[in-house]
This record gives sequence, structure tokens and C-alpha cells, in this order.
Amino acid sequence: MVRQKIQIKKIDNLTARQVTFSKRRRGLFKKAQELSTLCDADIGLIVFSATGKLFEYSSSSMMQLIDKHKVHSDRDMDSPDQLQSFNLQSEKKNYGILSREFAEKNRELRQLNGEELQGLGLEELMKLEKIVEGGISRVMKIKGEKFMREISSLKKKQARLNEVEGHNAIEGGHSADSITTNHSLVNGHLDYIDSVTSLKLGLPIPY
Amino acid sequence: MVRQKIQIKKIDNLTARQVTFSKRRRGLFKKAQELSTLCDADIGLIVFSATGKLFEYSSSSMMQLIDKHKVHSDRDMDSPDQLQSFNLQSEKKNYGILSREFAEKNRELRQLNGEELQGLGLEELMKLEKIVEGGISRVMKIKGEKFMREISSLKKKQARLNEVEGHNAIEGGHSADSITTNHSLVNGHLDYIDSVTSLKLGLPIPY
DNA sequence: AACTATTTATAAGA
DNA sequence: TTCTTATAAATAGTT
Repeated sequence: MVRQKIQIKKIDNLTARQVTFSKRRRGLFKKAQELSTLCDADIGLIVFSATGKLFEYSSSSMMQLIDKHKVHSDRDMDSPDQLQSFNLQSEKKNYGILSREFAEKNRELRQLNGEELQGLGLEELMKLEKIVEGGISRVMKIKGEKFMREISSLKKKQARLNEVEGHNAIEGGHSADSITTNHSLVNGHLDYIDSVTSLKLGLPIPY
Repeated sequence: MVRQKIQIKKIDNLTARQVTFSKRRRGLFKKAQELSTLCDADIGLIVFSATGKLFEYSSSSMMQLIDKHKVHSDRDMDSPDQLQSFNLQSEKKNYGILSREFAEKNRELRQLNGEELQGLGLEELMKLEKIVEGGISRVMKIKGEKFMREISSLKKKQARLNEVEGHNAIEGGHSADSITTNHSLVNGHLDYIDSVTSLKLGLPIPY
């Protein structure tokens, strides 16, 4: 829609997805509020993020709205519902739903972990492999970035030490040559780690 | 907001209001659907027109979504509830526990998928990498075994065909030589597949 | 419904 | 997260 038109499909990059979620969520809520005001409509909007966080808007009361919705959709169910049996049923239903979702997530988790694979077909296995491969590459990418940052900070620290040592050396009468040599050795060592690490970790751009 | 910018207040003219309702309602539903797709969000949108007509959109099931919403909004309500309060409390406790476990599994799942990794330390990342590596190796092992079984059954089928062909050949007066040659070619072909497959799949013991 | 001049929303980048 | 900005999308008023 802007700097470039985008396809309406799940955004791959997590950060971009979160940013877009935040922006578009605001836009959506604003539009809902505007429609409600302009046209005197009763509107309820429920949004669960991928992480399960709830965002909601309601032009009146969400509870009332949901009840009203229930009436419209329940052209059938007309049990007498003694006392608060309804609430109990509802609680139990919630529990059942969550329980099933939990079992499902657990299964996914075990599958990603490489268990419970016997029942899957070749197609599914290959899809799973792709997913896990994507996962590991992301894990390794982040790990590599962390390594790089640590090494970079080590280098800076070393550079500062060298500087100080340099000053001391001059003050103490040592030659500039030895200082240079020492510096090179340190950098050489770290550069070696960098390249090896990059190779092993499959880093995006060797630092 | 176009030929002229409008104020966000109820539109006086009935016809204009109906037209705007129709246009903006479409826009709102489209935006909701886009957000759901782009950001993997679970969204429910309920709109009652001023005349009481219901319009709704849900990325999954409105019923489930409303139940999920109920759960989130019930982070407080704990009335004493005489009589069968025990069962209710117990249900709620179970529910709370399950809910937390669910959130935890969800997080694990996303981490295994390579998301939400920024907050983790080096140690944790390496542990995660080990887990995912274990996962992928198990996935590949199972996949390889499936391949092997399929190829094995293909071979058996081929062998039976050869046998039949052999009988026919003898009965029909063909030489045994040609049969052997044919058989070798078939096996050679399959053995080639086997070794390549083994290499690509990282099989435990090349069949 | 269609059109279109403008306003809004927003993707990408800082 | 928030701001900026170029561009896509939505839409108010008109036909």
C-alpha cells in the first residue's frame, strides 16, 4: 500500500509483523469507532495478537453486544437453563476448548521436536523439515549476531587497553613498534575467531 | 473524507448515512481480514446497523473467539458462590493452570520456530539450537526411513515382475542372459537412488 | 453503481 | 517506539 504495495499474506519477518500489527490495529480500531459514530452502528471488535494478547473495542458494552449477537445467531438452542447452569456449561465449554488447543499446541511442539512423526506422510514430513530448518536458521542467525556483538565489544575493550598501554609505553620509554605488533596479534586472533564463527554459524554477512 | 473532509459525528441525512454505512462497513471488514492474514491475528468483528441488522466477520469461529474473550475478561470475578462454589473454584483453578501452561507452550513453540529469541542469552540459544538440531535430525531420520520403505516395496514389486517375466521368457523361449541383464539394470537404478537418497537425507545406515 | 478529487492509511526507513 | 515520507487505499460528494 505504500513505499511498495504488499501482498496480503502472513508477513514473514517477526519484527515487521509486530510493527504492522501495531499500526494496522490502531487504524482498524479508529475505523470501527468512526463507523459507529457516523452511522449510529453498534460495533464490537475483538483482536487477539499471535502471542495471545487481547485488544478490544466496543461502541457500547462488549458484554451486551455479545449477548445481542448470541440472540441473533441462536435461532435454535432453547434449553430452560435452570439457575446458573448456563454459566457452568459455558465455563466447562471454555475449559474444553482451551484443553483441546493445549493438546494441539503440545502435539505441534512435540512434532517440531521430532517426536510423534510415525503417522505423517512424506509430504507432511518435508513440510515439517522446512519449518524446522527455518527455525534453526533463525536460531543460528540470532546466536551469530550475539557472538558478533560480544566479540565486537571485546575488541573495543582490547583497543582501549592498547591505547592505554600505548600511553604508558611512551611514558615509560617503550618503542611504538612493539605496541603495534601486540595490537596486530590481538586483532589477528579475533579476526580468526570471526571468520570461523561466521562459517560455523552461517552468518548473513561476515562481519 | 474526500471531496471534502467530514466531521466524525452522526450523519444527519438518512440516505447519506446508509450509503456511508455500506461503504465503510465493507472497508472495515476488509481491513479486519487483512490484519488477520498479515499478522496472524485472531479477529472477530460484530456490527449492528442502526436498524438492528447484524453483520459479522471472524477470522476463525466467532463462538470460539467470544469464549476466548470471556476467559481474558474473567481475570478478576471471583464471587464467593455458595453451594457448588467448590466446583466452580476448582474449575477456575484448573482453568487458570491450564491457561498458563498453554501460554508457556505457545511461547516454546514460537521459540522453536525461531521467533522471540532476542531476549535469550547465549547459553539458552545454544541449548535451543541443540534441541532444534535434535528435532531436525529425528524428522530427517523418519523421512529417510519412509523413503527406504517405499523404495524397498518398489524393489519387491519389481522383483516379482522380473520373476513373472522370467517365467514368461523361459516359456516363451527367451534366453536367461537377457533376464539377468534386465534385473541388474533395475537393481542398479534403485541402488543409485538409495545412495543418493541416503546422502541427502543423512540416513543412519545406508540400506 | 461508477467516478474521481482528496483525504487517510500505511510500508519502509531513520 | 515514534517520526517521516512517498505511495497505495479509502472514500465524500457527484453523476
